[in-house]
Amino acid sequence: MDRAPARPRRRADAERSIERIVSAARERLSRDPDATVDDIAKAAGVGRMTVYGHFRTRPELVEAALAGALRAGEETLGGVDLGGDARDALTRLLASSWALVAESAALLTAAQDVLAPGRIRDLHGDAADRVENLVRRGQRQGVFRTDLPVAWLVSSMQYILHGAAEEIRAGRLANADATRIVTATVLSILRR
Amino acid sequence: MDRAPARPRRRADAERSIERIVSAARERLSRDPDATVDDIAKAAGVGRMTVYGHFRTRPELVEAALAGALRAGEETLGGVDLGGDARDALTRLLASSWALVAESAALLTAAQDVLAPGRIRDLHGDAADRVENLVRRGQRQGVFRTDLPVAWLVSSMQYILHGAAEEIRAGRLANADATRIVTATVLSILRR
DNA sequence: GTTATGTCGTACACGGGTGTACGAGTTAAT
DNA sequence: ATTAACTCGTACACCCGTGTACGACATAAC
Repeated sequence: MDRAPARPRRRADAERSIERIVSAARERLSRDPDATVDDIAKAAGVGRMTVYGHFRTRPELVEAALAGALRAGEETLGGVDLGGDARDALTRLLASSWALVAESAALLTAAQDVLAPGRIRDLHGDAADRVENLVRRGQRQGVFRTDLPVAWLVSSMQYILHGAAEEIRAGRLANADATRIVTATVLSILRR
Repeated sequence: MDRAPARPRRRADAERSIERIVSAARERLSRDPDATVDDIAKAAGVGRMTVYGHFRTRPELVEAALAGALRAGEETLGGVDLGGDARDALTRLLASSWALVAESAALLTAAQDVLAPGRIRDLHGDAADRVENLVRRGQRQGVFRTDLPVAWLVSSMQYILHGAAEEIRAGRLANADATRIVTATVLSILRR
């Protein structure tokens, strides 16, 4: 966030390092929320001191990783057509992005340990809003249930996604089946 | 496990201490998987050294807490009538035990950090089997879906329960509504 | 080619949790 | 009432991750 326009002066190799570090942080923190700064540095093929050269503290690094994942998510979500039948829209949304959302969710729990609650809402807010709006539209169309709180419906989707990612990680679910299974499960929850 | 018949000799106050410690461990670890031995000791109204007097290491304490929770779970689950229509049976099962299962799930993730995988399966195995059998019976009765793997159906139930507990903890879900919401959600997932 | 910037190893101070050692005081068992 | 079991504070050694300091070397920028 402040890394783009903060100091206009930055060398090309520094740019490259930062990108590799943030990318490694996303990858590692998604698998282990307690991943060490040293772990991340190693995964990025970089010395620990280099990391501290760009991120003063570990929380700052975690925040950058979360921001990066959310920005990537925004791009993907932005390209999905959310019009038409809400069920179809949701199916399209899940097909193109469920894995990414699930990964971000894991990273998000990692962030919850070290970042202030308000900070997270700021970064994550509108991503969640988008889904919530889609659910509401489905309700207005009469295809989604209205007997449960919207907040719960959205949350339960999150938990299903998170769970599916976990099952894959543990080898109990094949990656090929995942999209179909996740979609079917989520639609079942929302169905009127 | 080895605490009952290990040394037949144990004083009444020691018995009391152990019970309070295990109980406190269940309570605290369900809220924070990284709870300190000292945290647990304080919650039990006992000195840290007393804890180490009964449990040599922290993992050993975690295991005792998990075992205690599962034993309590077995008692509750054992008292539920699982006959008749599988949907009704599942509703009864959830009504009487969802909170407990959800709590144990949180404790279970705490245990996953410190215990060997095999150790957990040993303790948790038949509790999961019971639910799985109920799901299979529902499929045979034609009231539960068969287009998704049974293992996934059971897992997704777990994740929903876990999520509901989380929502309550965060204050986003009222305890009074929880049973109804959880039941409705789970039945929606299983419905044919 | 000079200079500022970035890389990164070693070393260290610090904090926090774990597990051990000692020992004095307390309480149940008989 | 004597004994063995239990409680529990203080103190300490240990490990591990964080963040800082110093400094040598490499490399991009001009």
